[in-house]
Amino acid sequence: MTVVTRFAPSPTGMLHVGGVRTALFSWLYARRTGGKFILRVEDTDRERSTEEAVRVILEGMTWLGLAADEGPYYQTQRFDRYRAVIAQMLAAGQAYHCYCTKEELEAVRAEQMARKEKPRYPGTCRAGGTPRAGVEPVVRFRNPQDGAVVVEDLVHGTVTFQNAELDDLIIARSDGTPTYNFCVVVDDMDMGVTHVIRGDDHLNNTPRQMNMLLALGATPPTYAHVPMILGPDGAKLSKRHGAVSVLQYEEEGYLPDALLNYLVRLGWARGDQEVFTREEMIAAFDIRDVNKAASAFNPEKLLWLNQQHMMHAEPAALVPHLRAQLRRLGLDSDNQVLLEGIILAQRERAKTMKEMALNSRFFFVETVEIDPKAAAKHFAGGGKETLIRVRERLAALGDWNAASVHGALNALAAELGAGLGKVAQPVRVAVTGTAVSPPIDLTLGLLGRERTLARIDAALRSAGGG
RNA sequence: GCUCCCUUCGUCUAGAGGCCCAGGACAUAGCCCUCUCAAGGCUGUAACACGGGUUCGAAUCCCGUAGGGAGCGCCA
Repeated sequence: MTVVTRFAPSPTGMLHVGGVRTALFSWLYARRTGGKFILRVEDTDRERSTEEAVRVILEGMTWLGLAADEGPYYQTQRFDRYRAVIAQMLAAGQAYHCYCTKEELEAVRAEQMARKEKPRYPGTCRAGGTPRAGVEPVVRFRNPQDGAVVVEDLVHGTVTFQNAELDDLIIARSDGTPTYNFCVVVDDMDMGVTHVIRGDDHLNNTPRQMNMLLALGATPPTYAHVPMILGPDGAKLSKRHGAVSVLQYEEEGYLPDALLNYLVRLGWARGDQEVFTREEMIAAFDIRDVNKAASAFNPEKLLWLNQQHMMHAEPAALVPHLRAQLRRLGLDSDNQVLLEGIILAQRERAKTMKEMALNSRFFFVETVEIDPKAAAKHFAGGGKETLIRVRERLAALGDWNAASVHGALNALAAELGAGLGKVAQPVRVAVTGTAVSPPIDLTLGLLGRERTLARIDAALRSAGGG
C-alpha cells in the first residue's frame, strides 16, 4: 500500500515553525516511503481565515522546498461533498438533528462543571429531537456509547479511550456548514490518506474521528501525534516568542535546509549526528523514532546549524541568497567570481546570509567610513607610516591576488621585524573601515588593486599630519 | 473537575536491564591556533523529577506522587 500523508494547516494564523515541523515530518515520511504528500488548506472558519495566511503557507512551503504531490485543496471548495455525506449519515441514523439551543447547553455545561463532572452533551435529542419554532437544528454524530477506541499511535504507542467518555459532537452547524472534526474525516477518507501526522493536541480528537470513519465504512488511517514545540523559555509557542511567520527566517538570512535540519532534530535524532543534508534526512527519518515530549525552540542552535550549512554548501549555491540579502541593503553585483570569493571568505564568520551581506558591504561601496576607534588604535604609533610603506609595496605588485598580496605583506613585516598584525591591521582599517574582516590577503585580493590603493590614500589623507 | 498525554545536563538529544559513577551537540568557562574577527582543536562546569517495588543488577520494567501540557466549543 502506498503511503499518503498530508499537511493540513488552517489559515487562521501565520505558518510558524511548529506547523513547519509537522509538515516536514509528513513530507519526509512520504519521501522516505516513496509515497505521496498532500497539502490541504483547512479554511472552514471563514471568519478567521485570511488570504494573507494562505499566501504565507504557500510561499513558505515553496521556500522550504516541501513540494506537495497533490493540492493545495481547499475545504471551502468541498462543501457539496460534506453536505452529501451528512445527508447520508442522517438517512442511515448515524447522525441526528439536535434542537437544543446554545443557551440551554451552556447552562447544562455550567451545572456539570459545578458538580465537578466532565462537561458533555447530555444526549437530549439522541432518541429523536422535536423541532422547535425559531430553532435551526445542528447535526450531531451518534457516537457509540459502549466499548473503547484503541489508537495505535506511531509515536505514543497504544492509547485507549472509552466511548463512554465521548459525547455526540456537532458535525454541522445550524447554518448547515460542516465542522472541523467532520471535514477532516471526510477529507482523509476521500483523499486516501494512510498516515495522519499532526500535533499531539489532536490526540484527544482521534477517537471521535475514528468512530466517524468506522461509521462511514472506512478504515481509519495510522496516526502519529508529534509533540509540540515550545518557546525558548519553555512556555507555549506564541506570538511573543518564536511564533513568527516562516518567511521571517528567509528575511533573516537562514537557509531552508538549515531550518529543516534544526526542526527535524527537535524530537528526533539518529545517534549523534547533528548536521543532515536533505537527502540524509530522507534516508534516515522514521516517524516511529520521534520523541513523545515537547521541546523548546533554541535560537542559538539554529544559528549554529545555519552556519554549518553555509560552510558545507557549494559557494555557487549560496550566491542567490547572498544577492537577495545584498539587495535588501540596496547593493548588488553579478560578478560571480567576486560573490563566490566573498562567500568563501565570509562563511565562517557569519551565522546568517544577512550577517554575511552586512559584513561584506565594504566590497560593494565606493568609499568606506572609517571607525574612529579603529583609526585611533591602528593608525597611531607608527601605523600611518606602515600604511605608507604598504601602499608602496602593493602599488609595485605585478599580479594582484591573495597570494601575491600575502607575500608582499609578509615580506614587509619581516623587514620591520614585526608580526603580520602590525602590518595587516592598519590596512584592514583603511580598506574596510573596521578592525574586523576576513584574512587581509583574501580581502585585498577580492577588493582589487584600484580600490585598495584608493582607500589607503583616503585613509592617509584623513589621518592628517599626525 | 474529568479524560488523555508527557518528564535524561540551561536547551536539543543518545540510551530499548549490565557496554552508563550516563555519551554527543548548542550555550557557557579556560587553554591552544592566529594578521583582526571567526572557524577549528583540547579541557572543564552541568542531567536520569520524586518515592516505592520487580531483579543478582534499572535511566531503562511496574505502581504511586509531584510537576507540565492537551482536550472537554455551532474554533481549527
